[in-house]
Amino acid sequence: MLTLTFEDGTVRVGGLAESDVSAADLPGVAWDDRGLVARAPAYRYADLRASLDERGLDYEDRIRPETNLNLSHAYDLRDYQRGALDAWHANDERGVLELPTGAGKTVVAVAAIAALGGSTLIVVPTVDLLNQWRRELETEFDISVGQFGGGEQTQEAITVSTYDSAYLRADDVGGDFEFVVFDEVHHLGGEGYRDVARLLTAPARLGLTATFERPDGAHEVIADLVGPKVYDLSVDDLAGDHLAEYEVRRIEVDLTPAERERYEEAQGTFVDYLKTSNLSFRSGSDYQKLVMRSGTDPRAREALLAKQRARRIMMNADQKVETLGRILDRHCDDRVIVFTAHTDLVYRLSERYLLPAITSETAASDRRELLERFRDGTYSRVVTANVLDEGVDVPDANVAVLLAGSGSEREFTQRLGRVLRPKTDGGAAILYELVSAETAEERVAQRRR
DNA sequence: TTGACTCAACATCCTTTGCTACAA
DNA sequence: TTGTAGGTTTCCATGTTGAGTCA
Repeated sequence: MLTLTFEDGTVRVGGLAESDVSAADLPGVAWDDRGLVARAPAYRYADLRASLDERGLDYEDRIRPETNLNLSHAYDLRDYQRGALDAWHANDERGVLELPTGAGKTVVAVAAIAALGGSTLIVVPTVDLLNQWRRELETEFDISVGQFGGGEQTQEAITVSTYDSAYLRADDVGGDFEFVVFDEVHHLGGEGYRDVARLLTAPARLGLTATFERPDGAHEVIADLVGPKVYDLSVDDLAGDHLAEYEVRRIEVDLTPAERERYEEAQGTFVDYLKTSNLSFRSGSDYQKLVMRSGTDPRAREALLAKQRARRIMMNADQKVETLGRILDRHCDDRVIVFTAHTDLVYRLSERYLLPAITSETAASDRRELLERFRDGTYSRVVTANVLDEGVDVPDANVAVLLAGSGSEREFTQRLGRVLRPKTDGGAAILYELVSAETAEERVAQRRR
């Protein structure tokens, strides 16, 4: 009789001889020469069981954690949340839900956890989210919730973990959970993080994100490890109903003559190099190629540095700073979040307009205090680079100003999401997008939309 | 317990021209 | 004939995070 045991992030298949492995043709199972035993990657556990059941083979499963937590929750699911949950159930409790920020992804996950009632691991990208999830689950289920990360290592039937800690602990505890929820599941596409999903046996898997597709195509890896996208709604599907109506106002600003001269010089250096270097240039991977070349070719390095100078000039243009002043005057009674791409501009704006600033350099305690004051209304404005894009509980605002950003659709969606919570007065949110005219930034802005 | 530090990991970084191999 | 996808194997800079270490 075969036995299935969890061992160091794999399923050990006892009772299968080396000579039988290829004939058996079991999902993911291969012979391990070092351990002299047949093994499958942990994430193939569900397939393996299904295959054994299908063939009527007798086996002893020593992995499956038997828990019946008998959980209930007080949420009344909205129609689309119910639809998302049903779609996930219909796909054998595997798959990704793509819902905009503020649509209540956590609510769906809590309902899924209650429905399955088994041991569950929730994986999140930041300690901030870890704390939020833990509070939410303890309140909703009235049980003690375990935590991996943020200086604590406690395991319970329901445990919340950071991606980093999950990676560090998965070898030990990867066989202990029936269900795993990946919050902000797009992170799972990262080379290191995807191992978290590989090292867990959990048959039931749920991914949550506002933007599933990745520019590097790694969402296909996620679909393999967690399941395909089974339900999606865009911001526009919910705007006016469950999210605020919104308007995007694009403002073009001109570079000053001095900025224009410096920009053209730097951009010219970059484009000239491309023309003479025989490099094709169509995608991000072509850019990678240039980066690699810059390690050995001084001209490539100079071209790359020139491109960065050009970016800095167009993203931090003087006219953007002036325009921001007029926007702040116009919205003196509103709650405004200002986003930039570089921290030095954050501090420049902070000094110029007396705006509270948050960057990665801001100490955690200062950040908490600042956001608390933004929440209680002491502050009505805040300026930041990328810190508040994701993984932080940011108080609601109704005006966002994008002074600069990358071409990432994800970044744009996350920043827009910061102003989309329904307003008490029913008013619309406004997102200002400042773009330097006749620069590469026009393309960047196009790409993120 | 806290704060300062280091380290590793992740994400973005993007132009308009040609070439080759291969599938429909 | 036409349309489209393709290979590299390490890493210029900046911003951000979590974990670990040490005082």
